[in-house]
Amino acid sequence: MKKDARLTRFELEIMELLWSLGETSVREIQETIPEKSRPAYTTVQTIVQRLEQKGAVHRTRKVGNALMFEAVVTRKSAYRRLIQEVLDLFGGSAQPLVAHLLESGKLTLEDLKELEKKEGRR
Amino acid sequence: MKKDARLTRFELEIMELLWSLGETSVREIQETIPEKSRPAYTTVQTIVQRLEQKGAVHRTRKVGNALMFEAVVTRKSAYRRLIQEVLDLFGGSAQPLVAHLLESGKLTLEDLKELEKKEGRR
DNA sequence: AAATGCCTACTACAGACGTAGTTTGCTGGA
DNA sequence: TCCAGCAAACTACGTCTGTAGTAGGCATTT
Repeated sequence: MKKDARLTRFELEIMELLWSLGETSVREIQETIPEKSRPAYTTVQTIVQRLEQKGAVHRTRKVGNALMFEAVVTRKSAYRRLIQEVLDLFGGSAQPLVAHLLESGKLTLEDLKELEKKEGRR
Repeated sequence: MKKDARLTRFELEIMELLWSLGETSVREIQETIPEKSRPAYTTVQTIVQRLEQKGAVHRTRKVGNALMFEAVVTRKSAYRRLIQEVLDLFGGSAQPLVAHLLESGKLTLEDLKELEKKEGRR
């Protein structure tokens, strides 16, 4: 029931699917994962259960004998938390992080221009 | 001996100190951590040992009965790895990440302009 | 030399994580 | 109505993390 608990890498991956699929079942989540890296059904089930305990997901209803789940936490808030943690490691400011992205080529000047334009429009 | 192993949150914090202090001892690292959150000496010691096993740090010499350590991995490469992981969660592209930073006010248009200027100069 | 103090090396341990097997129960079709 | 099949719930377990205690060694001070 902890609100806003820390989510692990794998839990975030499952959340990602929850966010894009909307209300869905464990089976569907599992089958949406590419075969190469698809874990056992029960593994996904366990993760969903843990997400439920953390309050990131909740049951909506039962379809046949399968439970349906839905994300409670929004993508945005989960990302906010994640980013904050990374920023803390970068001394609390986002500038060095972006500088790093530019330096390593993960981000181009064009990307920046584009983002700037969008941001200016907000 | 694993090269480029994943570092945990706490390990990264210790690395941060290693990077800024340069060659140093466990004692010094421990005492550099603010009292409020300062763990026991042996805790720091354990982390340094694990960092050693992961090949992120190595012993340089002995001063009195204390070992001196030094970072092997660079800050930049550790951050690169960290960022890559976050980017993977963001669909592999950095744009959404930066967009998120802008949206949440972690980054301003001025920051962008500044970064752009610097980047243009490289 | 004996005691004191600091450091290393070893050991411990609970809780989180990733991963999955087993048991039990519901459900739709034969 | 009875069973095959799927899902839920429970259980398991090795590894990783954060956290630290303890035993033993070396050096400095009496």
